[in-house]
Amino acid sequence: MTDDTPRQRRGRQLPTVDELRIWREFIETADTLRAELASRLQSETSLSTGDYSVLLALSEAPDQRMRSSELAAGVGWERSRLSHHLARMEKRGLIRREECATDNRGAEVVLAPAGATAFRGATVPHLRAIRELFVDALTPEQLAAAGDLATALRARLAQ
Amino acid sequence: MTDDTPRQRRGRQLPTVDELRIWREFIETADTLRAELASRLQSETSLSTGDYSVLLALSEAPDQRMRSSELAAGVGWERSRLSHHLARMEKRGLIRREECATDNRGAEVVLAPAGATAFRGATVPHLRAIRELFVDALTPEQLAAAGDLATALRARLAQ
DNA sequence: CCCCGGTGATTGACGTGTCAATTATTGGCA
DNA sequence: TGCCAATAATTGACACGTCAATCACCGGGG
Repeated sequence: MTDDTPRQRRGRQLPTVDELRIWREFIETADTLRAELASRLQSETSLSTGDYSVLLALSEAPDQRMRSSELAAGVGWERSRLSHHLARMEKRGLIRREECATDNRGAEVVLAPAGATAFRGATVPHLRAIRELFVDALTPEQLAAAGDLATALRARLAQ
Repeated sequence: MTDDTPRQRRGRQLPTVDELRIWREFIETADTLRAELASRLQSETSLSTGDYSVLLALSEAPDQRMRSSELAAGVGWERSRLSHHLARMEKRGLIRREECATDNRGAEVVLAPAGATAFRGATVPHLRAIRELFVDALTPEQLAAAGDLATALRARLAQ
């Protein structure tokens, strides 16, 4: 890493050239990685990573069913996004939506048989790809550093 | 980090629970970070990060103009994606498209005055946000580790 | 009891991304 | 010269994401 020039550092308001280079490499790499994972999942199983997240959450839920809001919280999405996604998944027969008995405003999302089957078939290939492209690409120290980075960045984002 | 159980490690085909947790934290954090940066840029300057990338590349090009293919390579996008994006940017008056004199198939993308103005106004807030949410959230060691991670992951992706 | 603010969820509009197909043109080669 | 595979770029269809608006229903204070 080269030294910062006085101009670059003045007031510490803007990143230096080196900092900016690391930022770009970091975010572009993370993006490429996600795109590659998504593309493999899609071509091997006809599921998107969004589908996978939803099916994972439903699979782990008691009775394979969840209130829409819980599901949104579980996968960390806005409700509107989930609603659109569920509409597409329902059209493909992966999930069903039912009225909620205890709250007439609410909806329950139920894992459909086709969804369960698709999820079972997707798990191993997907986890294998994560190992290949992420875990095995890093030394144990780098893997630990990745967790460390995530924690530090998340702390700042949460402020 | 807890020890791996024999089951989790057998054959080293699938990630362990700990590896998977780090993966999720890493990719979700990177995603949240990008979303936050995009959201700030959008609300402060009415530019998307895609707009910003295109305007940055054009600003640095001689005569503020580039062949469509060069531009695609410069920002690392597929040509189709660029084509769609340029159509939207042209509609907003940020860029213009002209025929290429030396190759009738080709198109030249030209930075329009409105695009130059928008880009000038966006640079400082955007770089400030990158410093705040990324650079300043990390120790120097963590920042170096981020660059290191990107290099290792990119090497695997390039295979 | 009724009103009304808050909540669960959906919808519509629009920007963004990918894939496959298409159009127009180029350049090399028989 | 004339053919044709490769190339530049666009297009259409569709999945995905966000924002703001909307609808229906809940529940508590007058």
